[in-house]
Amino acid sequence: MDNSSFINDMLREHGLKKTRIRSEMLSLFINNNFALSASDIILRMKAGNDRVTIYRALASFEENGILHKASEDRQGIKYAICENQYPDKKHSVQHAHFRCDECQKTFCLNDVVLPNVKIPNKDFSVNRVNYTIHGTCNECKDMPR
Amino acid sequence: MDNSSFINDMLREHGLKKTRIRSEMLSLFINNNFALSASDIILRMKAGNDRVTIYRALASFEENGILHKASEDRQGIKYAICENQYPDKKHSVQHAHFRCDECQKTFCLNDVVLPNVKIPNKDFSVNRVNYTIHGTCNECKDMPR
DNA sequence: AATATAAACGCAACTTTGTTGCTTTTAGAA
DNA sequence: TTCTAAAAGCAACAAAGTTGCGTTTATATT
Repeated sequence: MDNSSFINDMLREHGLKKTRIRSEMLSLFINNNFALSASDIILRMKAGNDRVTIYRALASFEENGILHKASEDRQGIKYAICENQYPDKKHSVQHAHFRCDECQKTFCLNDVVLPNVKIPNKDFSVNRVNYTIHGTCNECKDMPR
Repeated sequence: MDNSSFINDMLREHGLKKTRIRSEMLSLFINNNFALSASDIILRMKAGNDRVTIYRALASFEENGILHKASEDRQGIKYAICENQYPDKKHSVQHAHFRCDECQKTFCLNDVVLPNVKIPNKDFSVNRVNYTIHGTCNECKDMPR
């Protein structure tokens, strides 16, 4: 589907320039319900785009609150679009993520409220919480291994 | 302090050979209350040890249940010693971790019970949970930035 | 429409983390 | 003492990400 006007707004809103690469990147995030790494993006875009450009765009999108880090491991950092980008959805600042161990996809569980956990607060001051649930997603569950 | 007999037992128990490198590695884990990556280990051991040897030892220790992955990100995989190594402590299979954003150290919160969260189980089947609390550790809190 | 400029792009080079294949050394059992 | 699997060492490679620097371009302003 065509989200071009939506994407244009999103870029303009943050004072970012509308370029082919950045528009294509954002439409990837909009059209997928799972998080994407730089390599995921390169894989899905037509070839010939410099990796550096993708990395810098991701950094810029994160700084501007368009994307957030959904998962981070040795395979790379996966980003997802922030829910507050959609005018009709509230932003879940701290939400859980689900990571499928089969396909390595990471999904945002925007509706899952993060439980508050007591930790020895004389030793640590808490900043944020990363709650990632690992398992198998529905698609892989039905797949012959 | 000297843990050599403890370390010897630990290695023998798993049918692993007692070598200089592996003993030194284990004593690092015992004498630090935070998780260590391959690079952390190399930094703390006297130079001249092959990185590959460290990586393979870490893998072997994890397979044998001596170490577990405490955190994993772009900076590397950090391992911590499993609590059930100590005869007088029970093993907390699923425990939370604390990661200091200043010094990048990861601590095992063995006493923090993992909160159980409801997720749409028609979409996902849960396997395990990663609960990592980010913030500032006590040491860095008192440090002038 | 022309122009100025900051943002974005592209290229080369580099770093860090980790892996694989293969050979040599060695701990510890027989 | 001998034997052997485990551990160590070396070379080469790969993936993810970063930095510096010069070029191009979107867009605001004239």
